[in-house]
Amino acid sequence: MPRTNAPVASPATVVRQRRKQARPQELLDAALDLFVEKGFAATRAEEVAARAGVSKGTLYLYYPSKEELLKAVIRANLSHEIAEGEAIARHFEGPTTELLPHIISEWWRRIGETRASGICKLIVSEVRNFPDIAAFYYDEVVQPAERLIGGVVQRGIDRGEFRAVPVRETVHALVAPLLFMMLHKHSMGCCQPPDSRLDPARLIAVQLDLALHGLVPRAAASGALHEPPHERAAKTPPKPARATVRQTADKPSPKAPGR
Amino acid sequence: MPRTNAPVASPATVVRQRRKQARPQELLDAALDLFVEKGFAATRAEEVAARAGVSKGTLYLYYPSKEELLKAVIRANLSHEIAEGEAIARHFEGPTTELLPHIISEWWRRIGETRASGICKLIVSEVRNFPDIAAFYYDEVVQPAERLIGGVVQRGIDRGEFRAVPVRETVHALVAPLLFMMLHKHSMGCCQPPDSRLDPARLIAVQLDLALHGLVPRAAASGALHEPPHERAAKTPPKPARATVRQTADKPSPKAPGR
DNA sequence: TACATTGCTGACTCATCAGTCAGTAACCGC
DNA sequence: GCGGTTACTGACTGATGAGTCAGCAATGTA
Repeated sequence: MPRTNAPVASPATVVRQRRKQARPQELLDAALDLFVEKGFAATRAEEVAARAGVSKGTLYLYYPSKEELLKAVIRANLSHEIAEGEAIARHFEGPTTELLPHIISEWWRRIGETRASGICKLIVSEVRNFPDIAAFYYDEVVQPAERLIGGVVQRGIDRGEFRAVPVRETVHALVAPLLFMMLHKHSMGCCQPPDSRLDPARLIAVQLDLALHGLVPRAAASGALHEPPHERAAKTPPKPARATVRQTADKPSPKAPGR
Repeated sequence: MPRTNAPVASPATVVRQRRKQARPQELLDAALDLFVEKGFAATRAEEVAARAGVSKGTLYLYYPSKEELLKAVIRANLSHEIAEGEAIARHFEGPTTELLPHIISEWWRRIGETRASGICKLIVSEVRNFPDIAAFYYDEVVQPAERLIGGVVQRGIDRGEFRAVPVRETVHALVAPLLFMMLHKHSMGCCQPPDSRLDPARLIAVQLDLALHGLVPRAAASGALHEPPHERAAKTPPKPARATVRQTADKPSPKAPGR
């Protein structure tokens, strides 16, 4: 780490930096990581500060309390992604059987794979303790997301590409595996040996394949599914990826991860 | 607060009961509720004791530490349900398109609707802090459950009732909406007005409909789906639809055993 | 009734941690 | 350089909560 200028020769001299602009974001990032990892209550304010490279006092210069820090963390991660998703959906020209996989894989790429995915666990764990978080999260994230995916499903139905399924429930059936992956990634996933972990890409591919086969009207037959690039992975028989069906299911148990 | 040492007619005299047998379970129940509601770290040992109707000291007579209490809570809820599911699956004679909905709705009825569903949130929130919990939860719950559902999917494939989908990923796509509902019920669900809440029965019905349509080979056409009672619900138009899971699901909730 | 056993209590100890604030060092303008 | 301003520090305080234990009361036994 870059030392600024060591005026005195004290070996324990700490490098002090003054970077008012960057602090808030650094603190938010540190807080997000720790809150997701350990939970809000189990994370000490001093830890957050330390991870952000400052002292506890500094944290309190930027956020009046630990609870406000939590709210700021969540607010800061209320991604604008959804708005972008809306835009993508609005301007998309092709068939809905392509739009849906496109939206979903973008979601995974922009949220599922980033540190923002942790917010999901944070919300699940903490909403009940902070009811006002629930309100704005619902308004700012849940509803817009439902509207986005719901709009796509509706588009498919309107254009005769999908069966007339009930939209709201279908949205949840579509989205649940993604949320599940996001949660898994930050909970059980961390405790498993890498080789027995889920492969998100594969899971998403298979799930999309399944969902599209379930959505497209039987009458339309296989012609309707033009095999978009996104789902090629899991298209037909299971051979593509390393694991074949059988062994994936009943591996002889890699057995306990640690300790 | 009630004073004990007043052998006289103190009106606030507490009825002291000595019920060694019942204590452990009472404490586990109280702990489960509170840990699920507030999180492990945010729950005070004294609260658990109070909800179980005893003093803090008593709690520590039965469990050596708060952490051991947590482990006991989880261990006690490692349902034997999965073993029963295995039995059901083994003895089932009909088509897999009926077996799958049957297993899934039983799961919801026996776990999703009971207080055991909270374990799911507890695990998600706490595994990373207690790695040894991860190990036994994975061995005792995750793997058996995967094997159970995976077996059903494989059965469908073997009998030619399902397409040759990759089993492990399909299992996750099938199970994710259930887990999602279980989590939702104990997090965001608690913060929403009752009328905007998800209806688990409907969600499950729609999801099953979708999944079955996705699993059954196109060639087999609609003939293969003999419209089992289970999915009649969401068949076509979004109409009211109420699933078989119906009555089981939206009971007005007996509500917590009171504080 | 007297005594023994045992289930239970809650005031206490001690460690931990959120939040404070007097002080210090970095930077700026002169 | 020099004084003023600002970003930051970390020892301190007070509150909270995990875990203990001496004592008490319910029940059993004679």
